[in-house]
Amino acid sequence: MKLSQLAFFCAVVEQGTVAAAAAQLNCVSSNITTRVRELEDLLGVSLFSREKNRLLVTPEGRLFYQKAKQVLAMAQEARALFKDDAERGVIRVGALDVALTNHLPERIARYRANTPHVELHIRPEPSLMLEQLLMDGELDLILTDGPIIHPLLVSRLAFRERLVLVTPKALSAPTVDDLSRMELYVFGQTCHYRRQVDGYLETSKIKPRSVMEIESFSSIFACIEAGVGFSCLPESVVEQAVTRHGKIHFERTDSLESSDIYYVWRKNYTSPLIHRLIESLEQEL
Amino acid sequence: MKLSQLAFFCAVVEQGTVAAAAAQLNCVSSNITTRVRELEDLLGVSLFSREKNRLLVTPEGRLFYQKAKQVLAMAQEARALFKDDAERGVIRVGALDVALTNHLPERIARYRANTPHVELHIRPEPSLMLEQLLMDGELDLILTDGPIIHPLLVSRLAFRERLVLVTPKALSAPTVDDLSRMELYVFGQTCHYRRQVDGYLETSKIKPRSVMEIESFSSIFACIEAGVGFSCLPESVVEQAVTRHGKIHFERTDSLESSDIYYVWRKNYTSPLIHRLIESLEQEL
DNA sequence: TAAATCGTTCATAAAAAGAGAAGATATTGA
DNA sequence: TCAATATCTTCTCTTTTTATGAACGATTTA
Repeated sequence: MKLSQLAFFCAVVEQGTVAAAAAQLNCVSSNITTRVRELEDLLGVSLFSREKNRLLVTPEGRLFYQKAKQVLAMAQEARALFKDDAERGVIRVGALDVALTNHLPERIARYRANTPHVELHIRPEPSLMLEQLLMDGELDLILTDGPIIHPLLVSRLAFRERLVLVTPKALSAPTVDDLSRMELYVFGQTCHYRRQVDGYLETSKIKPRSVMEIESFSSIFACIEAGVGFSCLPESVVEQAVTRHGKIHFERTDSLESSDIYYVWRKNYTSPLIHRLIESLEQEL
Repeated sequence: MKLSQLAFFCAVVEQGTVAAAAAQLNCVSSNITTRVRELEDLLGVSLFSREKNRLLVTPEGRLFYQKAKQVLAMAQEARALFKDDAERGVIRVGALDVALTNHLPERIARYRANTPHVELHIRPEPSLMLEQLLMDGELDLILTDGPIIHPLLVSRLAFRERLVLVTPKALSAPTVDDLSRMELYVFGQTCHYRRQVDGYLETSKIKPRSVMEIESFSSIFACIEAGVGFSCLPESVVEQAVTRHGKIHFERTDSLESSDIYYVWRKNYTSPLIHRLIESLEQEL
């Protein structure tokens, strides 16, 4: 079945005659006769009743006309999707939880307000998964710790971020021995921060009593407040948390490298939507 | 824009590669490449980002995919409309008010119950209009007084019907003089019955004091009950009405010819739906 | 009655779709 | 590392589809 067949058929129904339809569609009437016949053969029903030298729509034809018009209208919508200069598309963004929680919400809201016809699909993932999904083409843009050096990818600094040491307030200047007597709370096994924390522990010769994996920032803070554990967390998260959790203390440590968040996307990506999205996200609030 | 282009595009999106899409659609991959390119040129956007030897859907392509799938699904619905053996169509029926009111309702309900996929459009019209609409192809079937003798039309008796003289009960055996002192109520100007009534008045030498046109049976009955007027109405209507209006009286009159209702439709109508509809309506309740 | 209109058929021309080979690049496997 | 395989694309050529225009029969209009 072809859209042109449907258009021919609808024109005949609307105009009443083949000749008028031919005039409307700038073609010859024999063409219309043939195409409508094809359509009837395809469907197995008579769409018109031929009587003398005129066409009368059959009940079947009337029903088919309703559907045909819907199909044509929807095809027209598809055809016209990109005719105006509005940005339209579906962008898939992946981001580290810390980026999603602390840096992105207001910026995404602003982008959505300025670009209402672009659908954003946003999913939180650990950094290894993000890179994998970006390479597979499942994601258009990721916000992850970087930069990622790869011939196909581009990285650009998004947000400065570093891990800080978070301890109970009662223990304002913890020594290595203090920390070694405590529990360590880490976010997730596949999270990139884990590697940095491990490096820090090794450098500082801290051997925590035990390691607990907790996939929730607020749970980690609650545990630290309880007084028997510590953690290494992104500074932006901690800054927000100290207002709600009074009994925690944090400090920067040189042994914990900076761990900035980068935009990463494909180098040879033709669509301009990605770049506009990045430009929008980069603007100060 | 062609449905085949949309199908090619969607196959590539779903399969991920041109080669896989070609295998699915039983064609050669160069063909797909070309058709997708055409589509991109037509829309003015890149649907895929070409990187190395693979295709990645762009944000625009993702959006277009959603629409394209809808178009294809709806086209498929249209294609499959008549694939089963259920009767489907839109039948337009016109009928005299008397037929619609007294004879048709239960039969139409029964037909609808047996044939749920046939849409019925039913409109009441006076007989001249009915014939006109049937000839114009605006109606598939009419129920009107007949038979209509016409080379293109077929008539078949539907319901026996005749006009009866309806008078106030107080005047059980009205004379010509009685009636000539009264008002006459007639249904509508364009109604076929009007001619019969005029013929009756002339034959019987009745000259009513005045003629009122009232387009409502129940209003006519109310006026007759008031005692100063009479009317000539279809027997089936009157029979129903006497139960509700006690103060009216009716009698058959030879001067009022029978006025039966006929099915009338086009002789050369190929669609079987009309005939099935008539068969259904003809069955006894 | 003559002229115009209508839908259809047919032969033919134009356009589109498809096939298949060849090329450039990238991935896989030995 | 190097050949083998797989990717998409470009090109030419063939087939298929679509459109044209004239002719025809039938009907309607003037």
